[in-house]
Amino acid sequence: MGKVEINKQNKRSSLLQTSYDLFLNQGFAKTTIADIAKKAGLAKGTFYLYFKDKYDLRDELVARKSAQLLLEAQEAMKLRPEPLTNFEDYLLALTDYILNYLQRNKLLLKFISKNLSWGIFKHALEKAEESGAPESEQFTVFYKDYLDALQRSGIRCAEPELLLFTIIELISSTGYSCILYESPTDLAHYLPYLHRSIHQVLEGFKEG
Amino acid sequence: MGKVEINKQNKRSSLLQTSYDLFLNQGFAKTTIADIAKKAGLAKGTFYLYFKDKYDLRDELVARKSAQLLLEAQEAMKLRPEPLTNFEDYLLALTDYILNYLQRNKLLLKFISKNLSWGIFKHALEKAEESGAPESEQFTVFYKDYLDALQRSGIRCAEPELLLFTIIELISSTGYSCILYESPTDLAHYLPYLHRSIHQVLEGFKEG
Amino acid sequence: MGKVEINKQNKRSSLLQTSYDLFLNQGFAKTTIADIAKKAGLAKGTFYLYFKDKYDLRDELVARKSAQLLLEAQEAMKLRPEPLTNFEDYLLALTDYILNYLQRNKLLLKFISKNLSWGIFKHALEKAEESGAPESEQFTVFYKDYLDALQRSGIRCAEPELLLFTIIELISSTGYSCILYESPTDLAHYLPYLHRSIHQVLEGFKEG
Amino acid sequence: MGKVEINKQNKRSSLLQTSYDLFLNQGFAKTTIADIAKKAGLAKGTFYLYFKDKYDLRDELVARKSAQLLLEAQEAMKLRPEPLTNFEDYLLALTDYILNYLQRNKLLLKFISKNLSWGIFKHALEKAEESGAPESEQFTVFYKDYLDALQRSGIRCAEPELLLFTIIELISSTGYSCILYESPTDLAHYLPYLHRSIHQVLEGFKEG
DNA sequence: TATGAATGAGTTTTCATTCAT
DNA sequence: AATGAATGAAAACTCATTCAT
Repeated sequence: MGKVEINKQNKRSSLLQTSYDLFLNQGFAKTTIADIAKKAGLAKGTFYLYFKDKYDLRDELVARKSAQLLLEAQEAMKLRPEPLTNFEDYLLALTDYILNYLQRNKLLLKFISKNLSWGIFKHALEKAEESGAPESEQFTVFYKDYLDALQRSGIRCAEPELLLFTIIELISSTGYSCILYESPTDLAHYLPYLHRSIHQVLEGFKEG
Repeated sequence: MGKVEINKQNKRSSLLQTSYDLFLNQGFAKTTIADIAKKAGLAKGTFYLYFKDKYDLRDELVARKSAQLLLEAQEAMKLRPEPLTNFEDYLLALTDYILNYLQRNKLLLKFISKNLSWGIFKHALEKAEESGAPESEQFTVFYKDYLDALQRSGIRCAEPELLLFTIIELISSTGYSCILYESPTDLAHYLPYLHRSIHQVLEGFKEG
Repeated sequence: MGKVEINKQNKRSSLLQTSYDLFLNQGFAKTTIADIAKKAGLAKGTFYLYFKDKYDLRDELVARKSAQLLLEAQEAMKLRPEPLTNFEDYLLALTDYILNYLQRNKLLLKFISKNLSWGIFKHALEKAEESGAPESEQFTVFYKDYLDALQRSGIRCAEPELLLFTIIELISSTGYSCILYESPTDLAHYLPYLHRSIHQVLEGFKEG
Repeated sequence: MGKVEINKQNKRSSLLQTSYDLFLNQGFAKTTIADIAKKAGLAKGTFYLYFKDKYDLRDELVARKSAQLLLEAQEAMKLRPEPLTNFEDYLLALTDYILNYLQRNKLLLKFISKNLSWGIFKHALEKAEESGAPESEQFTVFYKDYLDALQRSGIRCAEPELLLFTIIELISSTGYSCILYESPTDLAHYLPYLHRSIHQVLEGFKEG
């Protein structure tokens, strides 16, 4: 990769990082391309060499940050002193990590809002694989680890993808309400019920 | 209610209906107040006599349409030839009705998208109660009927609101993905797993 | 016509007059809408209440000024001490008036350039008739007078419109070259040949 | 001419051909230098090694294509089975060839539109002669042949250039209106009158 | 109450041209 | 000679909101 190519990657990263900060702090709608370019130290026109428009940038960012969060949660599981051999424990710990993170990063939660969903991933995966972007790999790694954990636990489950899908949707949509609106209750009060629901959903997906 | 008052209500309704059509068909961002006023046959300035701004209008619409859908689903349950005495059957039939409706009204699904959530309701309820708007009542009626059905079934459940919350979030967020993105799979394939998950969640909320 | 309506007409006129000045003096391409609005003492957005864009404005202007010139030339014929009873004399005097005018207003010549043509008129006529704009009337008046002059002269001509078309095209396109480029020669040198050509064309259109 | 020199000529030709296609198909204003360079398979910066700017390129193109058309028309005359000894027949056949060509190539007509005029030729001739470009020669050949035809016919005419000028302006400006706008009538209807007018103009230029 | 003309800041987007490689 | 990333001025156009009528 030549000097020029490295330079381009740097600028692209710079635009992503900069816009992420701005989107979180002043909102997507209120952030202009001029803002982004200026803060990234680039000319306005340069923006358009890297992204089609603001929406293009946002979509990539949402997918990136979501995948990052999932992977980070999983890495945290691996670093625990006592490894989680029980699959349910693994799922619940993952849940707690994610919700805890979002509780501390409400702006992120608001930004990726309910976009932490399957459709976005699939779409982002396809796009990212073409351009060799890292978020593709991040999600792939996460998913592989998830399957590994499932297998190690000895649980038989015909549809592991649908299980994961169900749980992630459950976590993100209830988390959104409880954390940002404290409605119908706050996260602390809801968490036991969420744990129980995840447990039950898992049971429902088990076979044999 | 005098003639003048009726006239005002008509204009308000006209703005709501008109903007709903426009939001669905050309998207919220691409709909201008000029568009709405023009289509409603009113002057631009008149808009501001009824709503603070576009966002104000949108929030009311999302709450209205969501409450309407829930109530409509419930009314449909009542009109069934054989009444649903079993609470789980009631929940699943409600689910099917809602998803079926959203499947046929993808634009509505996209619009209320993931806004069919508790926080919005709570907020809208408070606002609507002040002004005596009907969507408040609609949701209240729905919720009362839901509690009735629960009680009639003899199920003991300490947190019926959290149960409803969990199930509605589950339905709407997975429905969104499956219907609009057919990801991770289409609704027809996912539905058995959703039914089973709802069954399990209900079990998890039962007491005693 | 109410106060408001008069006000609107004034603003429209102001934009037309202002833009005409700017187009002539700094060229069409170099004139921005901001320039026009500013000079007309209006806000930029106001421009768009009156014209679709710069091109819309230009087309109206070209048709207007062309029709004006033709009509003015004809009025000048009427004001002559000795009226032109001979049709050929009338045509040649008209020609001289127009070319003389364009010679003194090279910027106008450049602006309406070779647009002093039939297609533009027809199109402008249709548009103007709809909106009741004056340039429609101007050309109609001119054409009626032209037919009158032809009739009075006793000349029989089956296709007076094609005759006029041929002559106007001849005048405007050769005038353009001779006046602006002095190529193949200047207007003074070319004029006798133009006169003779018009004479000949007229002869060619005569019948019987 | 060395390999390098040939290579340069190829690139120049490529830019000319490419931009010609683009100007015709998407219009001059909507064609960017980036478009041209990309389609020619060259880098944007390379464009500037061959042309000053877009206008420079256009002017050369207009002169080239116009000269080409005239010469091609004349060559067609020469290839006829029975040669045109009568000068008027020659002129009318030339006219028909040109108009027929333009009728089938409306985009070309629109592009060179009313630029098929003397001023442009003169200017292009001077410029082309300096750089030894071929369009200079093309027009010179055409003009020489025109004079030959005139002489062979035995017609005495003091101003053959003004005659040619008058006829070409007449053809191109009326052709423009009739072909592109069908106004005041279509070409088929106008052609007899144009023929007659050319005949008359020729008569007017004859001497003695 | 209702109107709709006017505003003008704000935003996106384009593109000719430069220049380091 | 050739490249193409970067520039940033320039322009078009939008639209929520106001306010005189």
